[in-house]
Amino acid sequence: MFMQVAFKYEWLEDCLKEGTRLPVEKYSLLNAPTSAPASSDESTHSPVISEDEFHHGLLSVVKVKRSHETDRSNEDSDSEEDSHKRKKEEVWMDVIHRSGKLGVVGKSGMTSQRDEGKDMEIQTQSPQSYTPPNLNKNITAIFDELKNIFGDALGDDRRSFSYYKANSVLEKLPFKITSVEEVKGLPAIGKSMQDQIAEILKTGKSSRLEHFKEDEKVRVVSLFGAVWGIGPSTAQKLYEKGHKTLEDLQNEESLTSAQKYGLRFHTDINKKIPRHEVQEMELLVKNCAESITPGISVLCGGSYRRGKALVGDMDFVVTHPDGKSHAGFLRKLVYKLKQLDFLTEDLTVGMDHPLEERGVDTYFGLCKYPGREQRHRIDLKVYPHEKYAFGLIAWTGNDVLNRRLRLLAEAKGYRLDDHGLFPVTRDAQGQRVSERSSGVLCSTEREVFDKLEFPWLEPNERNL
DNA sequence: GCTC
DNA sequence: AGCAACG
DNA sequence: GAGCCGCTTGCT
Repeated sequence: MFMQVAFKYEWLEDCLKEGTRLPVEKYSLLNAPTSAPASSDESTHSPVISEDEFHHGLLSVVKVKRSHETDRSNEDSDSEEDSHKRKKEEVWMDVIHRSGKLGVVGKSGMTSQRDEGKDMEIQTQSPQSYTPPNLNKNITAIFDELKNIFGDALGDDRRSFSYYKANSVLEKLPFKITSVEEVKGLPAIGKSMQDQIAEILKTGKSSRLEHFKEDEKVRVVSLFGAVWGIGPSTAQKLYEKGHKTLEDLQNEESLTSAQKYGLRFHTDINKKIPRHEVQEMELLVKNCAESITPGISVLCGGSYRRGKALVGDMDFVVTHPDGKSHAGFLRKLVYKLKQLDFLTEDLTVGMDHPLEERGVDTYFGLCKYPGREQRHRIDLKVYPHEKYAFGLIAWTGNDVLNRRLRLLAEAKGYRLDDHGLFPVTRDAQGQRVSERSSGVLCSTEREVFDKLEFPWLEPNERNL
């Protein structure tokens, strides 16, 4: 039993090494929960989506709980190092424990009936049951701004990701940091982060961030870069053209149509969507899909599937078990969802892959909750059935897990992406080559995890 | 930025 | 080819 | 000091 605990701990720490954290938070919420959503016309029943994975949820929770208790009952050695290590261990076990609790949440969407009982705390879907308190907002808020500056304005993705990873560790700590000593040795917290944390603890702010904030260029470019479709390069060009505000950009002809939509609905898009509303829109999409092609499978992935109380956008992953009816389906679905006045604007579209190509049709756009004008980001992806498991993993995320799985795959001689796991060989030049035709067959997510020998994670445990 |  | 996006 | 996901995908 102890072995299991140790293993789980080491593995988690290993994970955190690579990176961590949940999607960026933008703090404005303006939800006026209103009328019930319209379900699509004829069919009011919810199509049954087979999701074997969900059955294992509760089991996992219990297992984690037991491990946690075992861990704590096991402390009787008392060297300083041991106690130090044990303290950290408890920290991470607590993290796991909480993920476990979140575990039930993910399934609540599937069994939306019960609103009371022992799972009440979870069933109510109060933000707190999904989102750990984050006792170190004083630090993570600053790091988050730096993350955005490095990402949106400076185009330094690597450095941006480092702040992202540091935050993911810090926001999960079960205590409020009072001294740098407490973060030394934590994954993703190196010398520079320690120094900055020390400064924040001492002065309440970061001189680096303050410096950035005084710089008009950084401020403006960062603002532009936050618009959907505008990256660091374009943002900088727009600044050099003399633009200073988002209003200035409205008469900028050079913007692509997607960027124009991103601009027009910028504030809309940045608002988080309450989980229960996503659930309602999921039903709408499912019903619509079923009315077009019975037997079609529609699942809302992303942070929704990972159990978050508030989500930034919606990611729908679609397939058909018969292996052929998915072809051409996306166009029909989009058409009908527009008729229903649900889908509103297109951002990028890649559809109509011919059946024999076994390609993935994608749609990125905007939609609105029935009866409201407020826009949301929505993605639709249609997979041929044999690629579905890979698509589901990729579009459930989170991004850190995806990268980690891909790195692991590479280490084991494979190449992983959202439509397969492919053995890698080397050509004469030693270049990596993989035959897309000879991918490893996996029909469930679990088979992919197993193939990579990566410990199984419930969707709600994937918020690394 | 962090890690090996 | 460069840019931007997705998890 | 090198590597950091994807022989991503779509758009211009």
